[in-house]
Amino acid sequence: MGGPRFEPVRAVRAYERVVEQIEEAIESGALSPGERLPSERELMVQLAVGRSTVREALRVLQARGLVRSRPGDPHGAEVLPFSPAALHKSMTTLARVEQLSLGELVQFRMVLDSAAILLAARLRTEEQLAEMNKAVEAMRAAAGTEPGAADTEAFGRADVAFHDAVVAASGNKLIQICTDVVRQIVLRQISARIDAADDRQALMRRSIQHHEEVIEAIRAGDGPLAARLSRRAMYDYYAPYVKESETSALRALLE
Amino acid sequence: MGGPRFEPVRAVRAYERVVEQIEEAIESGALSPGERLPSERELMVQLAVGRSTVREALRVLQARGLVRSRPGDPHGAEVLPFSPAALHKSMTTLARVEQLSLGELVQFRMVLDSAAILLAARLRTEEQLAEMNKAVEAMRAAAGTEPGAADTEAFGRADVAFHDAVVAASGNKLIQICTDVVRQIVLRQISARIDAADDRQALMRRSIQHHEEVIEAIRAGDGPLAARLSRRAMYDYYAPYVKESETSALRALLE
DNA sequence: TCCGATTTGTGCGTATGTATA
DNA sequence: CTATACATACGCACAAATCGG
Repeated sequence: MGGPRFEPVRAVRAYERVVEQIEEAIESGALSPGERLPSERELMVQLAVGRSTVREALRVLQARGLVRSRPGDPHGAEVLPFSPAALHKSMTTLARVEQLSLGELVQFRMVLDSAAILLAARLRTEEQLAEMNKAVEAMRAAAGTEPGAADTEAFGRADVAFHDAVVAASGNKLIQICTDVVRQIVLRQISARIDAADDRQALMRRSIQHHEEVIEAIRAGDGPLAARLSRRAMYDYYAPYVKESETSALRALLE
Repeated sequence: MGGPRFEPVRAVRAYERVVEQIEEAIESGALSPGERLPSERELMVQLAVGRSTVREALRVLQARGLVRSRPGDPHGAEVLPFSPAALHKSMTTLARVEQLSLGELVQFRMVLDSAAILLAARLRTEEQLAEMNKAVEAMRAAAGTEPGAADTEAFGRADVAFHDAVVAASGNKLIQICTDVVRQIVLRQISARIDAADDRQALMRRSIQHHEEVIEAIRAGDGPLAARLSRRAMYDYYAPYVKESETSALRALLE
């Protein structure tokens, strides 16, 4: 015991070395978004590997969202600004193969969103508070006053804008990206059912009221209250779509 | 307005179609972990594409952690059980290119971990509570009684076991995976500094005491208290490594 | 134990369509 | 509009690795 612990030597493929080199260059900042990689033939020469090896490496980097290459582009592959697309992809895969339930996803959002709101109540600036108010204003406009005049799509966009303003105020980019990713996954699962609801406009009005209450708590600096309100609002909004057996786990977050 | 909405036709590459087909087969469950894909040459025939195309597709699937192929394996690529490796990879990339600070990462863990503990206090079984106790027992053993007899590695493993038991009791796999991924990223950033601390054993003792308090609160079913204690414990443990300017955002989570 | 069939890893040449100067 | 350079895709060849008999 305590002797040297040997690990099996994994045969590292040529294309992996290529991936590592380019990845390191990008993540270290030696290559910035917008800059171009050498052409495939040039890389082939510089790295002393075959064309297929270069191409397989570029595919992997493309799958990770780090570069993009287009046919005929004389400048070579383009280094992309970071996008959570790869994160989104792996979470979506996770949701499918691990059979993540809607309840788990909503629970995750309740946790992260309310945390963001708790932080936002402490750290927000006046400008950010104005952003939130503007978003709720847009929600009101989208919900309309005449029956049947609701613009579901605009309402959704305004809702996203509100949450973006909140997570921006929270100052935590990781929370921002994760809530965004999970929100999209949840919406993909139930957007059809939401669109089909015949009391959409009533749902919107309730949602707007909840948002107004949350904003008021944020304005007053009462983070715990704002967080509690937001969890309640999300529960009310999503619980109808969650399996009966899972709602108790959601309610556990409501105190 | 309201006319047919045309979308730009994205030139979809051959290898992408291949990726989509195989991905769909795996995520839908038509192919289960352990099963094999046809060999590259067989796929080439079935899909009516060249071998390079098949290979590029397999690389992408491999990068996403869905399959693994080894040279010479006569059975073709193996379908893998889900692993959060791809998620881990994209979060690590995120942390590097977006320059996620240690403060943000720790804050994220405080949020998710305390949520898991809040849920665990409500939902845990006696077996899971016993698991947690066992883990803390292992932490005590690793910390040792004699000065200088601490086994840092064993302590870390026991700590992980504790948190695994907690998130398992919370019943939310998404929280489990995310906390696990972020924990590894945080550790990678500061493990050297933790190892170098000359008061390691004292830190371990405090950590053990915190864990005992959390377990007691979980046993008593007081979720909010357990969550508060865990946030405090994590703050105490990691705050020394977080930049001065960021600790206030962390303290915002302590009430 | 060894050997041979099969497969993957890799390199290279070619044809084709495309984007840019 | 043309020329050039490029990515895409195909197919073959060879080496190395794996597995079954």
